[in-house]
This record gives sequence, structure tokens and C-alpha cells, in this order.
Amino acid sequence: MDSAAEAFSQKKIKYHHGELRGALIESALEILEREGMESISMRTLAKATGVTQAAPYSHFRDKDELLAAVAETGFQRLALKMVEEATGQTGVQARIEKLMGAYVRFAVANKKLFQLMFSRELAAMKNYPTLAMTAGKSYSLISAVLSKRDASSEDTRFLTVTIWSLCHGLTTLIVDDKIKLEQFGADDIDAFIRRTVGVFSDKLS
Amino acid sequence: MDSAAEAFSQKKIKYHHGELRGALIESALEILEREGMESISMRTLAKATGVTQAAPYSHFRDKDELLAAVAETGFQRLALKMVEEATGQTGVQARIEKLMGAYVRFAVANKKLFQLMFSRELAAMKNYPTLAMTAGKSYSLISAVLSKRDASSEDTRFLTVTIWSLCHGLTTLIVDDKIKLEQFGADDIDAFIRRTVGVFSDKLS
DNA sequence: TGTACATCAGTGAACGCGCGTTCACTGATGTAC
DNA sequence: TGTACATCAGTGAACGCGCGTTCACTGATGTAC
Repeated sequence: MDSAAEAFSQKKIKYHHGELRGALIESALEILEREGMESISMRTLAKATGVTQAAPYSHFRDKDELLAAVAETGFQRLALKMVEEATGQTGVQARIEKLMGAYVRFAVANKKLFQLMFSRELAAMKNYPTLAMTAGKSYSLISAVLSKRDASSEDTRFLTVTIWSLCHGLTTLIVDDKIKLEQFGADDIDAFIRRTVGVFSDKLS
Repeated sequence: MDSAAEAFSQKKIKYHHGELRGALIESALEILEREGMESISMRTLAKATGVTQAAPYSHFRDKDELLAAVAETGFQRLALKMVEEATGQTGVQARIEKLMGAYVRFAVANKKLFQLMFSRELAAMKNYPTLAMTAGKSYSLISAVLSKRDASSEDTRFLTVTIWSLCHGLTTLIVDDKIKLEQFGADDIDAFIRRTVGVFSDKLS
């Protein structure tokens, strides 16, 4: 028996999967990016994970709970990227630019996941407290940086909303193909963002 | 026969509807706002309009074409509101504030319609040229105002994208309940926007 | 170390549902004469 | 003004489909003794 066949049979003979919950989320992320959100159903996910269609219900109460888990994974990864890229930067403006850059780049690299994270299906879900908390992380990161400014001529809360709106709006429009970066002669996303944030750079010192 | 019964019977006996296309779009707008996008199906629309489920296919090739028509109506009304509110204003900043105000207020007053207009289902539709054109109107309006500035220290295209992103992002976040206006002590949307646009008012003269 | 047993993850079949769409048809309407 | 006819909007029945979810079950696994 060669190793491929062995792996297959190992996969086949396993009755208890062991890590089905995580595997379902991974499958969801893959299918999401490959085929889009409409292709995500309990049945396709189960099949993709090599399990019967009813098996996921041992780990998720219903489809909403699964989608919430997938989205939460997305928000965690997004926040992680933002933190990673912004640490080590000095100066408010530089850190804001990095946060925004991470936001946009994450969304572009994970279009469908980003769309899921802000889809109306997900927005309709109240009663997933951890999801709401994780989703609020990017706002907190921006707010935290802005509150460290020397001169606070501009109210931090308003400035945070402004920056966050700008960041989210720009990202949404890019992901949904309403803005084509190439048309702006900006070599890359970072240059584009620097240009955009530059509009109110004087408020960021 | 009283007038109500007469109206009913008139409605009943009519074989040819006469204005079915428009009536379907109206029904869609009503159901949309009342029950949300998931409740819109060819069948429910037909039923709501008092017609058999196959009748809509005399006016729309398929569901996509109908949704595109509904969204296009939305974009037209949005552009109309923006024009209405901005005309008569003097000064770039005032006009930008009015354009943004109209955008946000339209979205708040027509949440579900706005969500449809920027939904992934609609984004997936290429090949509806008139839809794309109508959808681009709000961008054009902002761009047109900004190009009238005296001193063009900031490139108009970048500034337009910045403002549009801010406008769209703010709107999206409000409509999706990520931002609660009450928490900001702003009496109304206009005050809030004035505060937000004020961040880079010096670039708007 | 070996056995009995409780637990519960995953099975396989079935449910009911609403959906988009097709199709042969019917009958209201407007037009040409 | 009245009739014949072409058009085509709307009918009613049917199609096939994938979906979320339930349910009684089976068998792998870990633990207590």
C-alpha cells in the first residue's frame, strides 16, 4: 500500500474526526475564497471535510453559529495583521497609515471573507457577543493610536470615526471593484493610502 | 357595490395589468424595506402584485434583471436627493457637506434598499451598463464640486476618492449599526457630518 | 493489565420547503380594413 | 362603425434542485474499577 492510498484509507477508516470543528471552519474559508459565499452550505462544508451532512451539527447549533465562527476567525486575523504592521512605527500618522494599509491589504487578500464579515447576513446576527467584541478590535486599534496625539485640537472620538469610515469605505469600494487602484497611478496600496491620509495629516500630530 | 368592492373587482377582473413592470419594482421596494432582501423572490413579488408567479418573466429575463432594475431606481433616487440638497449652496465645503448629508440620510431612510444597491449579489452583476452608469452618479457629483476649488493644492481625483470613501464608509457603518450616532452627542446627522468634514476643511477652499 | 460501561461524534435516511424557471395555454387589446 | 386577426401579457401547472434540519442509530474512545 503506497502512502497516498494509506493516507486515504486512514482518512476513510477514521470514525471520529478529532478536529472537525476547526476543519469545518478551514473548509469554509477555502470554499469562501474559491467559490464565494453562496456556495457555503452545511452540506458542502460537510462533504468538503469528508463527513456526513449532519455531522456539523455536533459542533454548531445551526448555520448562523458556523458563519459567526468563520467571521470571528476573520476579525481575529484582521486585528492581528493590523497590530503586526503598526508595531515598531513611530508617530501617529505613520501608525495610522500602517493600520489602514493592513486593513485594505487584508481585505484585498481575503475578499470574500471580508465581504462575509460585513455582510447583512452577519449583521443580522445579534447574540454572538464574542463576535461583536472581536469585530470591534479594529476600531479600538485606531482609537488607541489617535488618543496618543500631543495636541488634541480635534476630538479623538470624531477623528476616530472619520478615519475608520475612510478606511472602511475605501476598503469596501476597492473590494467591491468600485475603485480601481490602477487608475490612480499609485504604484501600490501603501502609496495610495499615504496620499489619502495626507489630506488631513496636520490633524495627526 | 361600494367603491372599495368596485376597486377590488376592477383589480380582479383585469387580465392585462397595464403597468406590471413598474408595479413589480414598487412591490420590491416595499417588501425590501418591510421584510428585507431575503424575502424578495419572483414568487413573492408576483403574489404581492396580484399576478401569477410566471407573469414577471414577461418583463424581466430573470431575477438578476429585476434586482438590477430595483437597484437602479435606488441609485436614481439617491442622485436626485443629492442634487436637490446641494443646489443653492455656495462654497465647496457647504456643497460637499450637503452631498454627504443627502447620501447618509437617503441610506438611513432606505436601509434595505441601500444595502441591496451595494450588495455582493448586485456587485456580481456585470453587463448591466445603465446600472453601472447610474451607480457612478454620486461619485461624479462629488468630483464635480471638488474640481471647482480655487486652489487645487490637492489632486482632485485623490480628494474625491477620499471624500467618497469617507462618505460611503460612514454611511455603511451607520446603516449596518456599527456606529450609533446617539453616542456622539451630535444632535443630528448634519451636525455630525459637519464635524467630520471639518477635519480637512482647509483642503476644500 | 483487562474488562464493562458511559459518552457522544459521526452516520444515513428522510422531512418539508421555497425557490427559479419552463411551457403550452388563454384571453384581452389594438389595429387594419 | 363593425369585424377579423395578430400580438403578447398573464395563467396555471409542473420541473428539478439544493437547502437546513431532525432523528434513531452505531461504533470509536476514554475512564473507572
